[in-house]
Amino acid sequence: MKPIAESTVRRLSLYLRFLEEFEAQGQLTISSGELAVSRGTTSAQVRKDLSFFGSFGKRGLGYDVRDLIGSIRQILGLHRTWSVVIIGAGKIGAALAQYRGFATRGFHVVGIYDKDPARIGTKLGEITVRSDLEIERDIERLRPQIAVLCVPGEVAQAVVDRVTDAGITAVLNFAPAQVQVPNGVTMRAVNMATELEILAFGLSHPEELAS
Amino acid sequence: MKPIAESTVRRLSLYLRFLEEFEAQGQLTISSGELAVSRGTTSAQVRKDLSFFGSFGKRGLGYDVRDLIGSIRQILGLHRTWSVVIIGAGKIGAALAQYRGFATRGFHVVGIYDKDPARIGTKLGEITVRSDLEIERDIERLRPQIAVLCVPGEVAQAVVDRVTDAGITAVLNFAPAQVQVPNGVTMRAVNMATELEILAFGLSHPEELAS
DNA sequence: GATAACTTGTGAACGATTTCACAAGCCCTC
DNA sequence: GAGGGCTTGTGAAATCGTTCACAAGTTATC
Repeated sequence: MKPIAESTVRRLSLYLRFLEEFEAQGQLTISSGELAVSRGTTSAQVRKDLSFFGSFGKRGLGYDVRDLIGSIRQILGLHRTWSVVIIGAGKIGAALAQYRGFATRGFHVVGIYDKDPARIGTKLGEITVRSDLEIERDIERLRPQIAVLCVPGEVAQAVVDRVTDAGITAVLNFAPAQVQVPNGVTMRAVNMATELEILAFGLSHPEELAS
Repeated sequence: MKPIAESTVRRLSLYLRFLEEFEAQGQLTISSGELAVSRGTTSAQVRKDLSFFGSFGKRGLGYDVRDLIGSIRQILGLHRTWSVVIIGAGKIGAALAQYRGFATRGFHVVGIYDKDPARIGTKLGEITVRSDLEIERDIERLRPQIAVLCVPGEVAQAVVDRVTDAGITAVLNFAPAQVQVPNGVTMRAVNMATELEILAFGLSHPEELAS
């Protein structure tokens, strides 16, 4: 299979969300055009995105909503559950630990860790904050695939080194720092300040930011 | 000026972060190559990104760190302050209201609003949660440029309509819903679940996600 | 002041992604 | 079962973003 662009994967995730809404409304079938307008793209884009993985529609008819939901979940790897550990139980870590959007998509938070004794032992929803000293033991025991980093920027690199050494192969980084990961580990970074700065650029340069 | 790609703006924001670190360490001058390695891109990319906005370096020497910081801040529109309102004082809204990364870059949170009477009146750092009924009046009075949406997906569209009607021209959407904005309003969305799903895709299809 | 060692700025080449455009397939009606 | 109206799947074309490669500018050294 040829490499798939990240932009394609991101759109598939959005299509899935819309399909679920359409399903909830009882719609049985949908065309690429309908899926496209709900998301500001074109019908050709929708069809091309799907075509990398097979053909899921019926010419003349469109796509069966339930089938396509199943197919996209399969493509994205959501037909199974993934285990997630959250490192850092500050404001953002705590918010993510209780975020329902994860559980409903098969991402199970199996542990949340902090260094601060005042936080250790507190309950966040279903789960109790544990000492950061237990990170390695728990990763080896529970074998989570994904670590979500919600620690201060200064310690981000050290924490990434620890979790990747312990066997984590995917990292979602909310810490405001650029970190390096070893080969074989995927990392994605979400930086709130950068998002605001892109907005500020758009406000400062009307008409000049490519949409 | 020709349209600037979002990827360019995003990199400028990252360059700025590194430059500030270099400045803190007392480094006076930097080459495009040094800036590139710290961020996993190439020196040509750095120079091209900057070239859209002018020439900031000296051939043979590189860039003056302080000057370049100033220039990038100017380009991004960070030479002034921006006023931000946060709508929704749940976990994520509360976390963002207290996030220091905003204030240090000139983004001032001038209001946070919620519908839930239990939250109205509580203090989050410096700022007190106000009733969502005051959103319109405050926007007209304080003239914030940016709204950050941290409300449940079901009400996201309604809230966006309210703030854009009141005069907001840029929206950062953390709500897990696709929303439409009128012409002339910029919107960016950050979706935690989508980020995890991209990671899951990578874990499910080793070697197939274009890096 | 000539030479060497660097580094920028940028047109041109390249590669990747999106859009176009149309043949092929499906359903419905007559 | 033939024809009309849709809609998919997909090569080809167009657009967009990144990388290459080199002329031109700067400093240091002799």
